[in-house]
Amino acid sequence: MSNTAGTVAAVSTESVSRQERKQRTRQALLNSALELLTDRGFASLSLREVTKRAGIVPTAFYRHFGSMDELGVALVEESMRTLRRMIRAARDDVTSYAGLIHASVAILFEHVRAHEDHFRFLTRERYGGAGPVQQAIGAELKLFATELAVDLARFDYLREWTTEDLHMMADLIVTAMLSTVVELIEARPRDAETDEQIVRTARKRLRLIVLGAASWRSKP
Amino acid sequence: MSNTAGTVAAVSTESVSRQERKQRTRQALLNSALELLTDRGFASLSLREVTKRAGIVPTAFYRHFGSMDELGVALVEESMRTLRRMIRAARDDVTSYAGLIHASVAILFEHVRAHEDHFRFLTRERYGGAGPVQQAIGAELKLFATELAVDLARFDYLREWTTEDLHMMADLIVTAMLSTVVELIEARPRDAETDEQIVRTARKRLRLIVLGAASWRSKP
DNA sequence: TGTACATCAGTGAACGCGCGTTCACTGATGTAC
DNA sequence: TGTACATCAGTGAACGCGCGTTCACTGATGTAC
Repeated sequence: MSNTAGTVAAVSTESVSRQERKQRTRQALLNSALELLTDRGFASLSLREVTKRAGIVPTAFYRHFGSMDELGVALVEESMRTLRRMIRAARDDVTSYAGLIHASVAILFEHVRAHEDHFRFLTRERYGGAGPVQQAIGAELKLFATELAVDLARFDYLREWTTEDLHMMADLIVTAMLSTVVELIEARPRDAETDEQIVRTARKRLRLIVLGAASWRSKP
Repeated sequence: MSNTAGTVAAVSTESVSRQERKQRTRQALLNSALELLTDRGFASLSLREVTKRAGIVPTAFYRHFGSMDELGVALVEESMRTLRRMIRAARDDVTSYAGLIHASVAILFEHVRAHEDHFRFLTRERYGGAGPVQQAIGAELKLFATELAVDLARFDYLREWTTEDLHMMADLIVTAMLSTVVELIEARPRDAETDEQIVRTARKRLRLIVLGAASWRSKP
């Protein structure tokens, strides 16, 4: 088991400011927590475990966070930054109808594989209870679905949809995408073939939704 | 806070067999765990908490389960029995195309409201990590999606779909339904209006999927 | 540039607590005769 | 039906352990003059 990635870098010859050192320790705490979260849920992490892995003494934890819940919320923020970077990439890349689904799924795939820890954290903790972490994830994802609804409204054939219907479609897309994320993360065995299968299913799901939208007529 | 529902019934005049008494204590343990799970995740429950609430001493726990994980798997089985009862009700009730979506969503709504604890447990723990509980839920839900795919194959216009595409559609339906379950359970405020809104969205989601399926042509 | 003092991230001892698990036990229920 | 013994769900004391949190501290970094 690797135990080094999360620890504070060994003292090198370079001299850094106190502020910079503090920032590094904080990041080491976040990374240590993410590493421990590979096999377990956030609620089962202990403050002592996390500090041990980060290479500091338990009491020093309080120089960075008031509680484990506060660290959890910081993890949500960090993970959502990754997710937003993905959305931005998708928005910049996708300009026309044609290939929209292929491109979106490809970008999802790349970003999930590049930041599995963040996506694992978000999808695992999303429904895990009623704590501050779940609240934070729920609030961010809701915001995110709303943004997607606004994006959808720009498409010609969705122009006359009601806000409610746009939200409904956006939620369905977010839900479908998140279940693809879960499949990618839990994929067993992890080979190109399995990946291809998951990606193909993801595209099909989106195609089914888009086809449904094309023949949609809102009921009064 | 109610603390009685999970406890073993006070000794009444009726005389019951040793076997029957044991069964009741076992059920009290399961009920106590479900009650504690209202606000928290399974991983955060302790054996001592559960036995305390059930009205027995911690060591007596081992007369019923080898570990908390074993109790968790028993909870999955109990909850899946509830879910299967719902599916059976839906199958018996729905015989034709017309009103299929309305009827299905109505049955979902009734069953979720009647057994919130079981549905809360399943949806919350589903993605909670890699423990025996998640394994058990994952396996059961996969089985369930496969059954639904078989059901779908009976519909005329889906007759010529590939197995892969039927599975894709079944997964999408299960995912959409489970996210409706989460919405019903987390609904705030809990009034008729909110319920109606959730149910209406659930129907729309299904309608979108069914419309998509109607214009689906599998790519080679 | 040199000195005196302030700041503060990280240390280490100590605390009381709830945890899972062991063990020998009790006493009501069940069974054999 | 009555007696002697077996079964076993539940008890209660005890254990060692990791937990979150407190506190006074150290010593390197930063700042004022």
